[in-house]
Amino acid sequence: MQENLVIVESPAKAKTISGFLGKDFIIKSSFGHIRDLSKDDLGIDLKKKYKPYYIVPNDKKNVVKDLKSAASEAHLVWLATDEDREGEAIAWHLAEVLNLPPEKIRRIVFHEITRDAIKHAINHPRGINHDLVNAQQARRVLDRLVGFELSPLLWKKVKPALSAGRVQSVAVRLIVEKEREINNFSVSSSYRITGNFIYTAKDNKSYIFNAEYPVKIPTREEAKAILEKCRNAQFSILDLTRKPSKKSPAAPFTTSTLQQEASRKLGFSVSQTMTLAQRLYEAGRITYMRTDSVNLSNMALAMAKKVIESEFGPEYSRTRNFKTKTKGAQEAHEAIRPTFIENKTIPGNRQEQRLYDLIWKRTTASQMSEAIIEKTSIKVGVSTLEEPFIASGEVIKFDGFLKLYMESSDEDTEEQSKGLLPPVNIGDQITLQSMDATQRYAQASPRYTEASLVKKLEELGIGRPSTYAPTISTIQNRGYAIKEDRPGKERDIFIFSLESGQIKETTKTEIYGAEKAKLFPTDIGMLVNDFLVENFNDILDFNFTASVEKEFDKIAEGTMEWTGMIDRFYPAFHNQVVQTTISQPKPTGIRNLGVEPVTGKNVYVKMGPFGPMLQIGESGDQDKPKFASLLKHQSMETITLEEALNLFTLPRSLGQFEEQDILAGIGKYGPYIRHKNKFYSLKKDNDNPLTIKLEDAIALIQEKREQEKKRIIKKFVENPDLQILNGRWGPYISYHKNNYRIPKKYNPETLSLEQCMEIIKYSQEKKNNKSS
DNA sequence: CAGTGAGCGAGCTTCCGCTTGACTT
Repeated sequence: MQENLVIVESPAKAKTISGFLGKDFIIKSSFGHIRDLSKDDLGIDLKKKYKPYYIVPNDKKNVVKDLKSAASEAHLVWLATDEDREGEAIAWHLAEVLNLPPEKIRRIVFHEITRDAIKHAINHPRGINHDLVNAQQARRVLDRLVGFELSPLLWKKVKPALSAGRVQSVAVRLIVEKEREINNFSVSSSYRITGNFIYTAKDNKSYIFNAEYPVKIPTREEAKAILEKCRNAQFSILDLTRKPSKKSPAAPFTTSTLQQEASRKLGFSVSQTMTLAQRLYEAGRITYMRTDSVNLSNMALAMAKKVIESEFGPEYSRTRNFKTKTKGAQEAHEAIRPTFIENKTIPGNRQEQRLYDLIWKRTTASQMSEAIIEKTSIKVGVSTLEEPFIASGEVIKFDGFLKLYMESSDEDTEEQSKGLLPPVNIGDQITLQSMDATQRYAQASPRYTEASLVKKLEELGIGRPSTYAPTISTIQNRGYAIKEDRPGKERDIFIFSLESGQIKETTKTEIYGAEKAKLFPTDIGMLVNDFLVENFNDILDFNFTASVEKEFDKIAEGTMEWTGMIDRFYPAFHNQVVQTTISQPKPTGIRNLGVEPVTGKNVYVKMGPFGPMLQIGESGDQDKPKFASLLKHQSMETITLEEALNLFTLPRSLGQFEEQDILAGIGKYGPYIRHKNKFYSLKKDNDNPLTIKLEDAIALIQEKREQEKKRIIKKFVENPDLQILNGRWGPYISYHKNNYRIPKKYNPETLSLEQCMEIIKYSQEKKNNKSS
């Protein structure tokens, strides 16, 4: 009989711990939660004080079976799940499902996977904290009630398979409101004036430095006037200040900050980062990657100190303990750090190595001394102006952690590298080399990237480390938001330059508003958001989660009863769902764009049954209204009357090719061109049926014909149903409308009919084995 | 495959948080 069974949540953790405990302990993993509310119905009995109905999901049946048999053979079962709400609930579910009597249970917790922490935990067992379990049940039941009542309402009012929830709906709201903020941003411009000055020192060495006029000049005329005034002015050093300053390293990574930095520095998507981190974790390279804690174990601190001292010298080491500032953090784990900080690099693929390097640098830098910086500022007086120009310089006196790592920022500020300023003295005369007044446009706030949205959600206390990546995927899968690049637009900027006493005016074009991998709301996303905000303002409120979290805390402390908390929320919420179902019409987002000049009829944009659409004329009228679809990048919110009327010119003829018309239009499957009754999809971003030229359309047709030729690799006279074709993912066999992949060992050009049949037979057998 | 622009209608969709693989497309 095995003396002790220890159950943890993660198999990788189980593996590590088994090295720390003796032969008397067998370690197993629960793979997270083992039970959940039934999926086929609400899973909550509303008549019995919200009694949850839990079931073991199919993919957990084997885990439970295995744990059951291990538990029955053990003398004691140590429930070592995480020390947070969810972990406590998993421990309780385990006790219930495994049918463990209280005297057979030991509940233990540890925040770090070190020998000492685990030994200490074993020596300090406790019982299951039922208050904490109840807080989790309240959280689970509330989320189920909200999600399973709001989603069906959307199926009824908007379209099937949509969803809503406490977390995802707020995430969508953030994206929608950001988009509107940008759309409503009024572009203003001003002039920034900078001068290059020449200072000649006593030894005749001369230096050039740049200084900026501290006032933004609103108009061209005023900007030019200032340059005029500087044309014959005298320049001198009015003031010189040196200020010491310090920079401190950022805290070690949490899930959220890792996702942000990997996005900014390495260009990884949130899910890509998590997949790579998972692999590093399973390989024992890093600590657990789903954490909200910035804490490092004492062992890690000691390791870091040793590495820093030998690598950079003792003056670079400074041991630090970081405190989390995150709302609702549960800190069941350590920060994300290398398991062994002495491993500066690890084996693995390029991506894994890059992520590891980032984690290694961030962790190590967090334990290094601060950088000491001297900031210098020079005021350049102008005899004809009241305000002096200002030059600022920065000199690093001691680099400290900057030797290794600097956190990047979301704003694309064009911080020019500030260097050393010349050794000037107050009163020195200097001369002007050149001066520019450059037009600058105010920037709208940047759209969210996946990672900056995670950051915002974390600030609001919404979502957990384990759900950031899935939430980001969900809102995209539901079609509420789309991640994409958008090309920028050009605009002119005016520049006045003063050089050798002459003022010249030039115009430059700059690109603005280009977006890369940013989140844009879709029309459906905006429509659903407005509908939810209007009817369920309390749940869509950015503080909803924070306020229910306060109540969960009270439940966890034992000062509030969980079903009572739910009962103060649910009846009113349910009533609101019922009222909305009855009294609210289907939202269409309809907007009148103006009138069609010819007929005088109204032009509308609205959400139709098959997506956003345009309509000329009224729905009830005798002569039916005309309809048209929107193009991919047009949105209901920003489309203009002119753009709308343009779309009614489709389908249009581009001209003739091989004595037949080529038509361009928008169909059920998006924009297309049509020739001799064959359709060719317009897939590229810059393909537009309104603007495409005849020669581009012909090129497209010929390209497609070329592809068609290459499509068929081989046909068999004996069996015309079977073909070897070239597809998007390489060669495959097509047979009776089914496709079969060709194993790599075969050459598709020389396959015989018999071999094809073998491949088909083999792959069908494989499929059958799997489904049984 | 490339109309459509509702309201007879089968049956389905959905939440958030814990965890890993098994999966094509």
